[in-house]
Amino acid sequence: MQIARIIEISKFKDQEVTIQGWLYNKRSSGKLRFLQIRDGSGTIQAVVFKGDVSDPVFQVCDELTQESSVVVSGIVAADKRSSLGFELQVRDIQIQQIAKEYPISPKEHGTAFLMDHRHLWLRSSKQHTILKVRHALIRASRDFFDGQGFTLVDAPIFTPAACEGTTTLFETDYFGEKAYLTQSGQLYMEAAAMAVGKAYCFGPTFRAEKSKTRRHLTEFWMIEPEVAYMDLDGDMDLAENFVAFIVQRVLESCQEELKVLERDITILEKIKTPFPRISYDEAVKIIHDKGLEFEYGNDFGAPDETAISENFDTPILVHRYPAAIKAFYMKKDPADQTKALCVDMLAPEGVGEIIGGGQREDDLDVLLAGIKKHNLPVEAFNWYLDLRKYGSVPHSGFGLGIERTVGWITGITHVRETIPFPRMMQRLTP
RNA sequence: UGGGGCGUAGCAUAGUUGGCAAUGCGCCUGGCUGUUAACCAGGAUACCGUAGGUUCAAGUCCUACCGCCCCAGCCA
Repeated sequence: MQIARIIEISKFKDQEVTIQGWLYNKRSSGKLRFLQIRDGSGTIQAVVFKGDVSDPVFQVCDELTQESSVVVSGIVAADKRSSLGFELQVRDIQIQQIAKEYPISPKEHGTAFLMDHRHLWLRSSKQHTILKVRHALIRASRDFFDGQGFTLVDAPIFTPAACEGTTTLFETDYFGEKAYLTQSGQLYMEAAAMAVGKAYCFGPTFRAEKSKTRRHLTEFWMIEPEVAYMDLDGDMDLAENFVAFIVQRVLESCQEELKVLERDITILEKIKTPFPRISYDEAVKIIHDKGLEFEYGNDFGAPDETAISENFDTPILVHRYPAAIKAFYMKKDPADQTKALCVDMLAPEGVGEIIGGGQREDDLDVLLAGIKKHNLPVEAFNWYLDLRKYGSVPHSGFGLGIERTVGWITGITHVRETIPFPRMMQRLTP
């Protein structure tokens, strides 16, 4: 007997197959039993007619509880009444395990309850669909960089000091010394770029900020490319090509998923390069023209980002922020020393920042002065300064937050649903 | 860390001027040969977030505490 996955059930029309899965829901009608079986690839209705199976097999249907694991064999039959187009005419059922009373019923629940049962909630169609899109997006990201000659270089998780010094870090005891969980792989990618030319990393990053918004996690995943001999313009080219590529790939490979998530894909279909590029000064003008209160020189808040991005229906690149509000490693604009050669990508629909990056300071003395100005411990950055002693070159890169990007593409407004097991200020379990 | 909101059965909620704690889902029992979050009949299930207080009487009023949600700051 062939074992079939539901996603490719059409290949087995009129054949007898076995489905290995779980009971999602069931209904009954006299001598008929309707079992909704899911196997992780899809859901199919298995129809059990009393005349087609032995009495014990028919009785088993009434013992099955929600999420019981079952192996069901039957004939794959085309049926117009099925949303899948096919249903299974059951011949045999084997119980793997009868589930205890399942906490998540197919009705409404609150987010807190569902998050407490995140390990089970992942089985529900919407959540498992989001995971599929996340996977597609990660695979597209790797394909993009791999296809352009980048080398994947893994960055460490334990780090001796802050990368940026501005944000709060998680501190750990490292054999009697202090170590911190990384907040970015960037500094290590700069070293990697000097070794391989084009490097990227993909891994978890940690921020101990006490943020409780729908855009924040304490543990999130970033993909961070870094390229030697690339300036800010090249960085913006790379960023927009990358984002356009992954959106296109998700549109192609996740049509069903986006339908389940009820995502309006016409918005995503409009995404084409080049993206609008506006300077910080121009962005401030947009905010002021809309009558919002904003002090020139500050960083943008969430409402400011929304105001800027709602003028456009694709992501936009905002460049050259005031150097004073940016990290020490940002190179200053030769045309205006008060500005940094940095760029943020703001996604439309009020999603906000999904990319932050820019051109790095490549001059040893300027960088050293920056470290001191930010009151960072110079010793911890000696290895990083070496990169400016031994064949320093202009170089640029950026970091893209996976969860925010998945949220934007799927239309899920809270990042806690775009990562399998979110870590937030108020949540460490499951 | 500020501003706002919410804690009642396994889940989602209602609960009026303080007076026997209710409804839907899920669960259990039974019925139906085409159900689509099926339907019909019956049944079980509550330390009303915690601790005090006011009162003849508190889910309801008062005080403190705990937990959660939303928004903001910080950021990807």
